[in-house]
Amino acid sequence: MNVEELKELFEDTFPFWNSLNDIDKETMCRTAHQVEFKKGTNIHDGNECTGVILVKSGSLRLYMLSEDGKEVTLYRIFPGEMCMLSASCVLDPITFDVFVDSEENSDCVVIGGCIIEDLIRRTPEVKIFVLETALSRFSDVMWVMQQILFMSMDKRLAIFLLDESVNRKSDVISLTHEQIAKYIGSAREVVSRMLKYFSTEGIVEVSRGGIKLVDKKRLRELAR
Amino acid sequence: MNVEELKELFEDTFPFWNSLNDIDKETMCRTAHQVEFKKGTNIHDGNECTGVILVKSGSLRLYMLSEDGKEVTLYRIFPGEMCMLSASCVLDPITFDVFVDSEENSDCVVIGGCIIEDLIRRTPEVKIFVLETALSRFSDVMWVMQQILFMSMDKRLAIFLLDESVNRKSDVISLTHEQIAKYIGSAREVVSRMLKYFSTEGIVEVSRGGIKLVDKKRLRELAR
DNA sequence: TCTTTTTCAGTGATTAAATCACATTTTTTT
DNA sequence: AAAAAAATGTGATTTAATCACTGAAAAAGA
Repeated sequence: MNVEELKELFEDTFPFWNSLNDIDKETMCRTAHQVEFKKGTNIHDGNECTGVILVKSGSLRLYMLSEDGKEVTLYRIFPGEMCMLSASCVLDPITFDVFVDSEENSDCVVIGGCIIEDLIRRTPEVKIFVLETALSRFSDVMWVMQQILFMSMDKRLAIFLLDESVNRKSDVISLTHEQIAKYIGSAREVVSRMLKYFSTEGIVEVSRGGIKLVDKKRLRELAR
Repeated sequence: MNVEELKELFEDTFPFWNSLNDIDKETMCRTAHQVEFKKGTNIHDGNECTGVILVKSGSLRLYMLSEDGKEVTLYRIFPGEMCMLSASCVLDPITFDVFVDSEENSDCVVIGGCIIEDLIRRTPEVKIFVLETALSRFSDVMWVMQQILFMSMDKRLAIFLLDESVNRKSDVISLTHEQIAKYIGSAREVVSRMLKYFSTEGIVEVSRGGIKLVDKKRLRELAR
């Protein structure tokens, strides 16, 4: 991908693009680098300052990790969106660490922390954009919290399956119970048992590595 | 409190104050109004646009509320700090609702949503300040989530008691079990039983409406 | 002052979910 | 085909939340 293509991409993605001077535009294009993250790899672990990650294709999963290895997914990042928390080192108000994995083979553009830091300091429009983008994820996290704190397992699983079916535009969810557990912040056994219950009720059909949604109406009732 | 005093307060509180023109300064002082919120009253419930609340004395508690009345405290706001989420209606990236109660008789200054909205639109410095203030609470919420998701009850309670003791500069915590449960996102019975266990271990002394921290060393070990 | 009411705390029983400790079954790799 | 790895099944246990009460203490009213 050449500089022209990058420029076009940034133009489409960053509302502040036109408030940058030519030198900054040039710097961004020159220093931004493209990476293809392989499925399942970790691309940010809270230690290093990875910078802003723009997703072109694939998807990223942002999650919390406990000392004993428990994961809770906070939100996911889809094409056209970007990950700001991987640049939390340049965001003073953010004092927590998150982890980011690539869910699939994902084409991304990474803009290093230093460039962003410099731009933030000098250009209010950039600062506003970065803050707004980060803040909008606060809302996603609150939704996750609402689910974990206030909803029963069957409801959470039903919501997840329906969401996932919309996302994938398919009634077949190709995920393992383990993966689902990580998404909804539960344990594998709990998901397995609940899926088994769903299947005895004829709501889904379970097979190794996949769940087929059979009775979406019932599922929607559970999700209400 | 007259306009001069308000001006001084704002000067101390808002880093953007000097980037406002005289008309805006005047408008803020004129439209901001002072309120004393009585202990225990609800001052924001997610429906109306209360606006930005600046705490002069006392403290506010910001929490989530489930349909069936369960509360989980997200964070608290102390003198000199301010509540931005009560102005979420003017913050596009915030799409969730929170509730705010006054924990004590609290002297506050309320700046209505409309004024803030207007200032945000016209003055980048204000927008940056509002976004940064809101975002910094994201970090607080993540800490709460970490506790609820990854820590056992004894650890959470120990952390809370120690924090509270630092906050109040006292080894006696004058709170009911019910209140503590709301702070740490648990149930009264659970707190009662855990406190009873702590007291059999000689870590605390419980009496109606109060807990005395006896063995803070043990408590710190539990909190680790 | 003496009720009456309200608030706060104690406690057993039950349920939900997480955790532990394995057993099976597929799939993949060698 | 055998071995290894990944995915799932399942009973037992533990933790925490919830339910359904009881009793004690404090506050309010008569």
